[in-house]
Amino acid sequence: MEVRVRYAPSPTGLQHIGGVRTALFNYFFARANGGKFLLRIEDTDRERYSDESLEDLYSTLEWLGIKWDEGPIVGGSCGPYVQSERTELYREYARKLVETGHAYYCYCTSERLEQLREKQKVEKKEFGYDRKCRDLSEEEQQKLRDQGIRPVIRLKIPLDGYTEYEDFLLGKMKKKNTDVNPDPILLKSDGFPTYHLANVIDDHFMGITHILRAQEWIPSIPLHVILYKAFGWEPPVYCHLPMVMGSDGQKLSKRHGSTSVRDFRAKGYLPEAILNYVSLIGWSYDDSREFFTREELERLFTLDKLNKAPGVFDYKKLDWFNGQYIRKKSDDELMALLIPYLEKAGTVSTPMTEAETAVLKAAVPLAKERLKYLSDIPEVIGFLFKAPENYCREDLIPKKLDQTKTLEILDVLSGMLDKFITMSEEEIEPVLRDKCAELGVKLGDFLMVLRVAVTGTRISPPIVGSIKLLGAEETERRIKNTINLLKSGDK
RNA sequence: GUCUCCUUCGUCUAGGGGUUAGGACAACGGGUUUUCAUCCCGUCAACACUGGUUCGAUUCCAGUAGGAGAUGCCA
Repeated sequence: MEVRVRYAPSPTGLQHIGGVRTALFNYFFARANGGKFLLRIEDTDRERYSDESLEDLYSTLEWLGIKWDEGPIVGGSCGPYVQSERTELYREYARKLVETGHAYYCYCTSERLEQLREKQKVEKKEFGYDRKCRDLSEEEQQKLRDQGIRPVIRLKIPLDGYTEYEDFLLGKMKKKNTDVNPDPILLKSDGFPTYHLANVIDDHFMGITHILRAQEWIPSIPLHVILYKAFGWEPPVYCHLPMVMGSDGQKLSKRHGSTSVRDFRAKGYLPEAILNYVSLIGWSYDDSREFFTREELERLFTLDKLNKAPGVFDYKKLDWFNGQYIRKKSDDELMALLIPYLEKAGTVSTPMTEAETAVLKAAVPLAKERLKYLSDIPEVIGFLFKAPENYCREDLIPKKLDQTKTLEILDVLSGMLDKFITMSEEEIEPVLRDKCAELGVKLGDFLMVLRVAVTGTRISPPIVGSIKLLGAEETERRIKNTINLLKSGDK
């Protein structure tokens, strides 16, 4: 039997780490088994729906390189793949359930339900609907309809007995029907289905064979199984994925930091890093390997390496992966990725001039090892495009030296700038060491004076290489400027 | 309140009746270096607890504790 799985998000917010992890695992599982991966839009909550969320979903999946075999945009034989376009189907099947005695109309208002919950909370009684409308006669119903009340349709959960079900990860489970959510709503009064109804109907008609979703859905498995039975359908294989938590052990959310992929993307995380790291939450390959490309995961992913315990999302490890992937990029690839960040920061003009392009191209190898995020780039190489505005005396004058000595060093440097350009780094080093010996200063101090004069800070890419990019003329200007500022006593 | 799931270093995890309980991130220390970063080396660090089964349990079983999730006309 062909494996058919789906990712069925609700476009009510930005795609976040947890959702993407579910999408990824479904996608990998389909690929690894030569099956189909479907995308379905569960937009039955009209209150919370937003176009922005839907666009974010598409762009996130595209960015990660996840293509769906059937779904919106690409189509397929089980369409439409957007639930709001399938409402007639849900209504029809909800009615069928009423006709067969598996469901009933409920006329309780939201207000009554709210009061009921409130009361149950105070009295510390069991929560849930009290099944008031479960056995309403036709006359009673007609009366309520005459009052203009638009009913919902609720599923009849058996009042006794057990429901047995199985989860690939968790094994066989059995639940008393009295412990199942009493008579959940299937069709809302606005005519839209709830998750439970739409999900079961769509999974059935779309031929879904395996349901991989987060463990927060465990409590509704019996409910779904009861629904499948009511329809006379065979439920798919369930596999509930461990949840993704924040550092405090609670469900990952905004208060733990960025969780939307869009935020990570804006900050300069690479899709490879996100995909690789996220795949390792709740899944592992063996006892040592943890680098995987998307293509590799499409081959290697298996359900039996899933972990049952929830996993904490570790931002630091993600950062580490991102650094690793940045360093794996070719210079040209990295440069293309960096340009938008430089343009946005105003470090270069938009579009870049030829001169800027040339400088950047040469600067990428210098910056590569210093980037944690792509967005770090303006800070790392900004000085190549713009002279520093001021100098901090403390940074400029080495600890054991004074202003006079610093000025002397600057003077010596400005007299030998051509060597920085013409000689290779290997050639110039002994020359610099000789000069330091002459001056009686350490090479580190000597170059630190130069570094601060040229870049404005004590932290920068290798200074010799930087000067080669800057050119002797510009370097000279910056040194002269530093000398003047130092002499005038300004900071 | 009720129901359900989970439990190996701080974090992600490997392992599994007999192991020096392995790896990675982090942290800390050291080395390379021209600052930072990279890179390299090292150190610290875990089987929640209590019973049972067994010659032997971190591994199997039960209970306890702790954590999490669900309990919506949200998904």
